Amino acid sequence: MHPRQAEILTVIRNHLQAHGCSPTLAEIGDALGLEKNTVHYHVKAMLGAGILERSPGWRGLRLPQGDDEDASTSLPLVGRIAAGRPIEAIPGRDALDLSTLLGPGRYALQVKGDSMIDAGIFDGDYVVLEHRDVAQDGDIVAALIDDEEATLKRFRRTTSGEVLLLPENADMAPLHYAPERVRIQGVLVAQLRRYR
Amino acid sequence: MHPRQAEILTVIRNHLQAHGCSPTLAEIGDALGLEKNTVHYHVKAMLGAGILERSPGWRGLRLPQGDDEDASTSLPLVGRIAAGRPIEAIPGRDALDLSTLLGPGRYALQVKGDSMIDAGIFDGDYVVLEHRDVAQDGDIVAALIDDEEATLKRFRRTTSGEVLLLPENADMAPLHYAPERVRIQGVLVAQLRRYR
DNA sequence: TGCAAATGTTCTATAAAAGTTCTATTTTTG
DNA sequence: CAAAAATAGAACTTTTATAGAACATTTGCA
Repeated sequence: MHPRQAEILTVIRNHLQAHGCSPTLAEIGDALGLEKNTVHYHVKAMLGAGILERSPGWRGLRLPQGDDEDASTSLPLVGRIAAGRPIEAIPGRDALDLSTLLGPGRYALQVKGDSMIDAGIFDGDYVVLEHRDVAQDGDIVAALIDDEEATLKRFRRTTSGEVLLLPENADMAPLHYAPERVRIQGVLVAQLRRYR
Repeated sequence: MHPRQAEILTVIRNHLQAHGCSPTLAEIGDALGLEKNTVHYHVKAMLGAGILERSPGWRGLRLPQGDDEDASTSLPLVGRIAAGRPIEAIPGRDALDLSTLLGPGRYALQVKGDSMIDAGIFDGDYVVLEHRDVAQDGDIVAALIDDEEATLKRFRRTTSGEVLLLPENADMAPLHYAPERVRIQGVLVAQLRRYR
């Protein structure tokens, strides 16, 4: 497939995800800096090649079945947003794929307490973890202490071989443990907060 | 869904939230600058498409609660994790369903800058937004100022009708604007940070 | 119950929007 | 350097949204 066609396909896919209908030729053109007839030139070719399908009427472009495997776990990634600047597109990146959070050994926990607020992990947030029994220095881990207490902390190993579990909260003190008292239950993969 | 239909849906949603009943066709028309028959034209199509439902009588429009559950977008939700306590199960809740983040009108942005760090939204985080053009007091919104600058801020309306955009960062000052200078682009649905 | 007001529905004509075709020009490619 | 492809601009056709008016229905109230 030609690069332009791939770009057009991306625009269509995003628009379908974001608005539930295909964009118009002019809208595709706006997104890519092209005239609508130029878009039509490509779309026509893509319709002929079976890369695209269409229903009659406006906004009738469709993706052939199978194109959209992981669309059900993806969000259109429009760009970056910042203070004082327009939203800027992220080159080469057009979707936020939630399926990458999934996989064998992945599980979720809801966070209780404020021990990680300085790391931006708040009470009530969800964290996605990957099951592991070893951790690297600096990882945020779910750890079980003395087979009794579970906690989410930043993991560090001292030169003397001790395990340090660091809360990310200025009001709380680091915890020292002998390695055999600490069982890693998983390492942090992602953090999610729902607002509505 | 066509853009006009999305607008109508937004008006209905807002009215339901504000008044507890659906708006009349004329009220929807007033909100969008359309005649009631034009609204009816769209509403009829939306009823046929299942985007809307209705009870007999006036103000009978309802939003269908079609929440598709897809197991492939879910993570096992093991429980809560806290400092000093074992992981405790969450009663009646056994999955973190990521598909609830998806849907028409939802899109993602990557955050740039530190204006929302006190709300736990960091540079590089992803935010999921729902496209709306009105916001409620206290919502975190993506707003376009003077059709030029896009920004993620907490939204508030002063008693004098001015719009306040509040950074969640002690080092930054609130921004005051006349309402017509601010265009809401979406309201915050979720925040996601990836660690690996 | 019967009436008036409010709301919802249907009809038609028209303006606007979207898609298509044509040709000329620019850019790319072998 | 020539051929092919991509693009822009304009003209054109088709589709759709919209307004305006008329008509039908529901609701509230006397």
